[in-house]
Amino acid sequence: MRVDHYPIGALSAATGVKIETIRYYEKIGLMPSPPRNEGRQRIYDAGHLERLSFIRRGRELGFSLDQIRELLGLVRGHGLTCAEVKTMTDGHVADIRRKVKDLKKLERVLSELAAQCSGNAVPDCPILEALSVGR
Amino acid sequence: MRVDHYPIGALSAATGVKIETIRYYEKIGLMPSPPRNEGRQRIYDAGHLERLSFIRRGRELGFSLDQIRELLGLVRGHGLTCAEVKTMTDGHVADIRRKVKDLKKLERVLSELAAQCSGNAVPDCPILEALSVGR
DNA sequence: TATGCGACCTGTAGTGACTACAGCTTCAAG
DNA sequence: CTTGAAGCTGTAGTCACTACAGGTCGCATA
Repeated sequence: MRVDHYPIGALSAATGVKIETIRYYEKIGLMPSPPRNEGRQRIYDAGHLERLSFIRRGRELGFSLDQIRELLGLVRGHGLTCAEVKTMTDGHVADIRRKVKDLKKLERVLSELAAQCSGNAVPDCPILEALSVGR
Repeated sequence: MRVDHYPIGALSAATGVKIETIRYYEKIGLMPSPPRNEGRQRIYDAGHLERLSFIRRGRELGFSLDQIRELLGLVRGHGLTCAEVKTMTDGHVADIRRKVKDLKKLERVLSELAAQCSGNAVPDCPILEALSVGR
């Protein structure tokens, strides 16, 4: 048997989610409003801890809060969970691949420009020229 | 000799930057307030076109508006342009590399999870389990 | 018991880089 | 002269927080 009721600071420490962020999640309805003690301070239990950990790990995997809301609905809900979750994940992976591709292209362009850069005080800078000239 | 004065819509079409965005750039001081005609509408010239194109290409290369502000200062300014620009660019490339690394890691984790996913209606979903189970 | 201090509270505003909208005025073509 | 497109201002919304001001509460120590 655990004590299983902690204030917001303990929940924050246990999950690594900042206090303000926890209150923000409550405000936008992602976390339920917990009961309060006599002094109107929030008291959380293990269920809250679990849910908040889920949210945090989802964020670490790059899901948006809306996607996490959806995932939470699937967990608690009743439905074709695995198929739906797979669809969401596949879309998410496709997003990530697109981003990586764009960023690598960017990196290539910038590296090439920087390589042409003499690093001395001459005002002819290939990077600024690339930004300023045509197209 | 060019006509060299166009309203905001023409500037928008010429640069590919949306009208609202141009006004936003003016509000935050990134673009100068252009002269107005009798009817209080903005009239731009080739200088504005050039500056806005610079901003746009900078954004395409992933610079923040603050970084672009700095770059614009260097262009007009007087200083060790090439060296400073190279430093900024190198830092920017390092940022991009970090992002790419993180995203690829994410992609790998998600792909592995999705691969374990049967896609059928069974409620045991490896992705949800990965999110729900401890660390 | 007093007091002090850290933890907690609410509410608001700021971040970055826009986007959207309401409700006007102005311009240009027919 | 009318109509419709283009322009205007100002405000609010987006996303996911973060920061701050100005209070209240809980607990340990003197």
